[in-house]
Amino acid sequence: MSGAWHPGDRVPAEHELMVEFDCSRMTVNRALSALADAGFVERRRRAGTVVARPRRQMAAIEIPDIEAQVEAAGARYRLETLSVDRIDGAAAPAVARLEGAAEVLAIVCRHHGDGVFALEERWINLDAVPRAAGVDFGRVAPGRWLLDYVPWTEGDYRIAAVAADPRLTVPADTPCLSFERWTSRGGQTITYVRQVFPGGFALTAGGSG
Amino acid sequence: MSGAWHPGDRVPAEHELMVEFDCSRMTVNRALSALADAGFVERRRRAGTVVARPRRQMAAIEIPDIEAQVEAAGARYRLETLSVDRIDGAAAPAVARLEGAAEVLAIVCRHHGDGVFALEERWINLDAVPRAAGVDFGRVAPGRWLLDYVPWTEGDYRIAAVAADPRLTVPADTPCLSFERWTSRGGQTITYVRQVFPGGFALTAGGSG
DNA sequence: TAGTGGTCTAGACCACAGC
DNA sequence: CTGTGGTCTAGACCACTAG
Repeated sequence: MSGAWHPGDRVPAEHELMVEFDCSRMTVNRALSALADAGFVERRRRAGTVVARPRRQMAAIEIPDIEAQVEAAGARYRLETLSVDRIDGAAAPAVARLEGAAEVLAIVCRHHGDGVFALEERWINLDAVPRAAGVDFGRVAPGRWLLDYVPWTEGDYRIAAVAADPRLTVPADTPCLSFERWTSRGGQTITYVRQVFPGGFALTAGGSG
Repeated sequence: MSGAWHPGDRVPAEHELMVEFDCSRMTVNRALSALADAGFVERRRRAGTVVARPRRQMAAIEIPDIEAQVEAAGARYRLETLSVDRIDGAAAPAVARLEGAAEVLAIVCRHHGDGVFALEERWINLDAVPRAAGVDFGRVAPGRWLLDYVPWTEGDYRIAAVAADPRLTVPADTPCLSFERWTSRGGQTITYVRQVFPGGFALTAGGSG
């Protein structure tokens, strides 16, 4: 972190650090493995450990659900559900990647804080989450419900700037942030959501390189 | 990952798993610690290990530099540097958080791929990176140079949608993605950058919850 | 083929926090 | 007080790969 070691520099071998720090090889290995996981060094058998050449920037972002975002901004949250429909999987838009699903729940809602905070269009795979059919999404936001009740293992995200959607009731020339997310578990898509935020929001993140 | 264990469920203690899987406690501990680091379980002394209640969505995003993005899209990259100025730290915009710096390098450039890809405004703290004063930023993009030569330990990011900047030479009503980044090491701000992309770009990410 | 990291073991002592 | 996880040790065998 001080920058004293430069990318490509050789890090002493485990047995040398073991002597230098008077500890066992297991302890050295755990430390170096942690550095390797964090991307600070690269390790290869026989070749040894070298300071990593940062090739890309990595960051861990934390995505609070919308209700938490609104409340963090000091406003009171209100959900307005525009429609909830049970449709055939083939009727879902292709972008949702839900072609294989027999039944899909299609939800459109608005999140309000101090004004309209976000528009959300969501498709839930009822084959993967049958319980969702019995939930009153007029009262609980789909994102919150899924977060609480449906574990997931893979997520894909896409962030882009788009023009305002008329359903946001903001001036048509307001630049908006589009946040898309595909959530799946074991290769099966659980839900696809597209959220549109007027103006944007902050993603706090950390990282190193 | 199968969802068979629900949030709050108790995970067997290390000595039980040791018997079940016929391995040493160290091995069990490493597995459970990895699961805890990944956020799948929570561990507390005496209380034991339980399946975590996902409270928020976390994702690790990978941010390639612009040159790599352009080339990944199949276009040829070209850098156009509009201005490079050595200024007083006090003259940098407050948002750059560079008030303490004696000297700052202010750079404005355009990244071209198939058309204008991005506009970049960057401020580099010359107190922290004196070598930057000798670099020809008309030939090498500041982001690429910094990535190669300046290690960093903390990064903050902000993503928002904004109107088009005239310097992007795209229609004024084109929604654009603004990507801001503060990079620091040991509490000292190294660089602040604001990049504006017409339309947006994809951030591929992974995560679990 | 020898040097390096990857991983496991059996045992130990300790810190912490429910009971 | 006691059950739990946190961490360390000394030693071992193995996998990979650069020279």
